[in-house]
Formats: sequence, structure tokens, C-alpha cells
Amino acid sequence: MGFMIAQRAFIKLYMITLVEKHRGYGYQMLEELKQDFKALGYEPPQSEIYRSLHDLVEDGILYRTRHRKLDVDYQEVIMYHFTDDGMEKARLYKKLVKEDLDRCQALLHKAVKDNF
Amino acid sequence: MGFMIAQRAFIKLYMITLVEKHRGYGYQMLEELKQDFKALGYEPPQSEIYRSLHDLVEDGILYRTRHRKLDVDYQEVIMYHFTDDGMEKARLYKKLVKEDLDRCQALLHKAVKDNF
DNA sequence: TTATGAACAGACTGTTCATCG
DNA sequence: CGATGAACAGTCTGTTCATAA
Repeated sequence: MGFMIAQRAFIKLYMITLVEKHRGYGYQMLEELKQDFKALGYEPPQSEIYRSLHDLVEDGILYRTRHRKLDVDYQEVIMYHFTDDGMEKARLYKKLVKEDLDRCQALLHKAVKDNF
Repeated sequence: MGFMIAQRAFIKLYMITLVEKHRGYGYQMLEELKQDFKALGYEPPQSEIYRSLHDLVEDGILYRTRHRKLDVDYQEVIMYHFTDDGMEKARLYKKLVKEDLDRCQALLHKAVKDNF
């Protein structure tokens, strides 16, 4: 494990939550997160979104289905869903990430206290 | 700039503060930080301490002097001090790092709020 | 343009190795 | 062992390129 939480873990966490909320495919999640983080000056890179989703499939948490959007020109999209034991695995993963987030917050808080 | 604050910047910040407090040389600072962070489960790696000090010298913030300890066997140590404009440069650097720390804290706080 | 993916290059960093008294 | 430094290897990640409808 690294010093600070990795961007990958951070985004995987959001991907899980978005799939829980039935927000479906990569590009949409990317745009949603971009909008969501705009105020904080953070723009999640496209590649990290897809890499995170691929990771979660490799982890056995999500699986993919192909769909065609009905609106414009039947653009193909990849939707993500929990596997049979995906929710349980996701719960464990989120627990780990939560611990990491807490650890990082403690480090940052200490750094501010010690140096300012 | 990366997603989270780099360990390097984090440690450089501490190095500056320790030099402000006239705590002198690398190994000593390493041991002090190790002790200091033990409770948080973080052990700053030796290499990062020296790399950070070398960075600060390259940045023109610190300069080095050689000394021999009088206690045991005249072990040579490298002491660090602010250059003429080092304190001013350090002030600017610390300001940048503070902004980065704040940004990271905001991201972590949002992640906890959004996903838990 | 929307949507997905991969390749590439560079930064960051943990471990190990080297040196010296 | 105390003290400093560098090398190496692997991971992480931002940018760019590719492809397709």
C-alpha cells in the first residue's frame, strides 16, 4: 500500500456507488464525476474511469452487458452490474477503502497541525 | 500536479519545519518522524527523507554543512540550514503545500460523504 | 460527438545495495 | 550500529492515439 490513497481506489469506490445507484456506463459516470468535482478543481481522467471499471470486472465484482442507446444513433454502451457475490465483495472492498480514507485524513490533519 | 499530495512534498514540508526548529540532520529527523507517525501506521522511508533534503538544497532553500558528532566516534553528519533567501522561499513553498493539503482534505471528505 | 480502449512515457516510491567510521 | 546516498524495479497515472457508430 502506498503513502496516500491511489486515484484508482478512489475512483473504484465511486464506480461501485454509481452502480449501486444504477447509473450505468463509463462515459456517463465520467461526465457525472467531472461535473461533481469541478468545484474542487479535480477532473478525473477518462483513462482512470475505464481502468477502474476493468479492474472491478477482474475483481469479480462487476460484469458487463452491451446495450444500444435508443435516442440518437443506437450508440453502443457497456453497462455494469454486480455479479452474484459482487455486492458482498464490494462491501468488503469499500470497507478497506474507508479505512484507507480515514488513515489519509489522519495524516493530512496531522500535517496541518504540525506545520502550520 | 497529481491526484493526491506526493509523499515527497509531504516530507519536504516536515523537513522545513524541523530545520526551523533547529533539528539538524537527516537520520535524526528520520527517527523523529518514524516515532511521531508510529501511531498512525505510517513509517516514512529513509530514502524519501534524503531525497527530500536533496530537493530542498536544489530548490535553493537549504544548504549543507558537515559536522562531526562529539559523542561516540566522531561520526560525520550533514546539517541543514536556510540559505539567505531560503526562509522566504520556504514560506512560499509551504503556502503551496498548504493549498494542496486543503484540496486533498476536501477530496477525501467528499469521498466519505458520497460513498458512506 | 459520444463511447470505449490501449499504448506510451514519465513521475513516484519502496526495497535493496553500497559506503564509511 | 549510525549515517548518507544511489540504484533498481515496479506501480501509478496523464497524455496521446486508435477505433467505431
